[in-house]
Amino acid sequence: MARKKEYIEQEVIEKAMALFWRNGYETTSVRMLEKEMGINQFSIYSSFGSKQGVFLESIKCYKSKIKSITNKLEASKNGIEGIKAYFYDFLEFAKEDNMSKGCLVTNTVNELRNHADPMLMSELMKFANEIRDLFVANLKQDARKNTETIEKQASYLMTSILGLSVASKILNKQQLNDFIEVAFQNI
Amino acid sequence: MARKKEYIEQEVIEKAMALFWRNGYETTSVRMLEKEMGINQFSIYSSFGSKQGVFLESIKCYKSKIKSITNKLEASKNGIEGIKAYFYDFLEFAKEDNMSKGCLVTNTVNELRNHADPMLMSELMKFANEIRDLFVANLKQDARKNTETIEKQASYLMTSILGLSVASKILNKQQLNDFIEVAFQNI
DNA sequence: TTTATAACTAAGCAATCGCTTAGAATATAG
DNA sequence: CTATATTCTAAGCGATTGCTTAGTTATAAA
Repeated sequence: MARKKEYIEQEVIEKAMALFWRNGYETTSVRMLEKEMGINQFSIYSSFGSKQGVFLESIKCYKSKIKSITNKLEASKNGIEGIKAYFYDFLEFAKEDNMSKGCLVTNTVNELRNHADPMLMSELMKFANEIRDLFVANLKQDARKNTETIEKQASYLMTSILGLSVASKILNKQQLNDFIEVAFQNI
Repeated sequence: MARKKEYIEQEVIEKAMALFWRNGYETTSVRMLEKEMGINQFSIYSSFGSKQGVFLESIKCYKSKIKSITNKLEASKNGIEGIKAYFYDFLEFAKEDNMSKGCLVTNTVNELRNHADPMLMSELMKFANEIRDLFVANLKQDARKNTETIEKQASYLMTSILGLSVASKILNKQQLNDFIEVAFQNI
């Protein structure tokens, strides 16, 4: 009865996600999204409702993309070594043209503090907690660790991966490797 | 011969700095700066040239404000313990109303990546390197550490303090303390 | 007091922001 | 075919952005 969409939503969201990842949320305008996604503003708004709607879908897209390395962490059976591998995997994941874009979720948490809407913020926090849960699961593979130790070390690892996300944007490869090597001497 | 300024530049910059610290660079408009600084746009532009000029001065102001804790680190004589104290001092420094604003320099590096002007970016990097130098100086107080170890540990500490800056905005006090305790376990 | 100079107020500049809408184009059901 | 439904293009909405400027007010040297 009606005309067909000339684009696939999943495809254009991937392009939007890439742009947000490179640029950040605030500095990415709807005009820029138009060009990057290759569709008109009308289509953007009819498919996603708002700029924030595009971003929310971009975060979901990011989550599914990073699954390539979180799945590996989830399947890992050698305790802390699996987490260490995840740190290295993350550096590869965030890299583009010999520089790092950091973690999209971390970037966003850092950019939109107070003035982020609750729905977006809870989506970001959910992701962070999923990562933490993976850390905890891997730490538990070492039977010598008690609950208290695991909680402490999970907080340590969370803060460390946040640091790695920021540092990856300004430090060189050697320095980042040094960080990971020293960081896991503490565990 | 002429009229006198009705404000002190150092005073209004401190207010601007506080606003940038709370809000970030992009989301702080010149209208918001007007209200916070208590002076008209004309005065802002005649004193500081541009929004970016206000920000550049705000960064300098931040640096002088954080001197209260970097001076302590500089004077410290007990090696790694002094650095650990600096981590705790930083948490107190960044706190406001039972939540943390993080580090203004780290926030800014995270917000303005590519599209920051070189002058601003070099000012931010200069600060980061000054902190790193302080870490190196304190690490050298332990005669057992060789140059290679010191470089590695300095990279570790830099990434860790970046992580603490981000984490302070989303983790609770207990988790942050746990991070610091684990982070300095084996250094 | 006069006069030159600088700082004030407030209105307004072009550009861009996120978002909407009128009208043309395209698809399918009957 | 016609009728209906949906997507497209492109212009434009009011609001806000960083910044400027015309006109008034205050200061102090001559």
